[in-house]
Amino acid sequence: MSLQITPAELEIMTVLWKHPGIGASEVVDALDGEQDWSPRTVKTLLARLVEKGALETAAEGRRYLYRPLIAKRDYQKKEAGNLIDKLFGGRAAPLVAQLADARGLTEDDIEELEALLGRLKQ
Amino acid sequence: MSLQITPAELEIMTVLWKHPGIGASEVVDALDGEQDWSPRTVKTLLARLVEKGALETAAEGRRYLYRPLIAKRDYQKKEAGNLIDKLFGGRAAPLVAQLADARGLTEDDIEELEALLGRLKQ
DNA sequence: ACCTATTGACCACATCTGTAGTCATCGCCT
DNA sequence: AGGCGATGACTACAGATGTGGTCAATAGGT
Repeated sequence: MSLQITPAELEIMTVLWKHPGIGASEVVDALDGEQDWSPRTVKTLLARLVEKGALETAAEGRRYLYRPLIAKRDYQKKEAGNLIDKLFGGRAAPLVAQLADARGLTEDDIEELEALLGRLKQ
Repeated sequence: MSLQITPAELEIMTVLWKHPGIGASEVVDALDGEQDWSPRTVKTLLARLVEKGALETAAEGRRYLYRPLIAKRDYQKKEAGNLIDKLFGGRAAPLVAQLADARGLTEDDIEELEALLGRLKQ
């Protein structure tokens, strides 16, 4: 079950992960400023996501409310794993090193990571 | 300059990052076992990468030698940044947390990361 | 009760991707 | 010297993707 979500579709998913159970026009509104898509385009993407099983619909009167069927967490996990396998030889450390280099981790990031590593060590 | 590299093309780039300056048939050989592509397919992907400016060619007698024009490191950086921006709200720490959860960091990973964090702290 | 705006269903279409075939050429082996 | 096999140029084509249009039903305001 590959559940291939394209970049454009991911925008939609992101909105729905944040506000599950909204209708098409609210998605359009939430996207305003982010993406400049016609409502038609958003509708098509929603339909494709439903077709792919990434969203479910619940009829509410004359319209549908959309809700994600895949957890953001699971998708993040999958994508992070993909990236590591494809580009970093399956090792996590080089990725983090790249990140540090690319965008500079903040103090908070570093602290958070240290705490995380501390927990992992047990 | 987005330089969009598709998954199939990335396989080719990976080979050429490892062995820069080889010809098409060596790429085919290197891919053997990894991907089961006809030599035609590999040739097409090489041509597309040249067209995109991701590879350069140097004539060697009757054939071309291919060499990456974009550094693996730069590409890794870009992709890692993309992933973080698209899925992790621009923060690196949650990504690492995901990774730990998804595939379990090894002892070595953890040590490597700690060392990395140590260096970053100065 | 009617008109208008919203909504969903269906359709369109150019481009990108994955996968590969044909053809002409050129250099090497016999 | 001639044929063969490797190589590059060009072509093909189905499915995915981004982007959006048409049309009919319908619900809500006046």
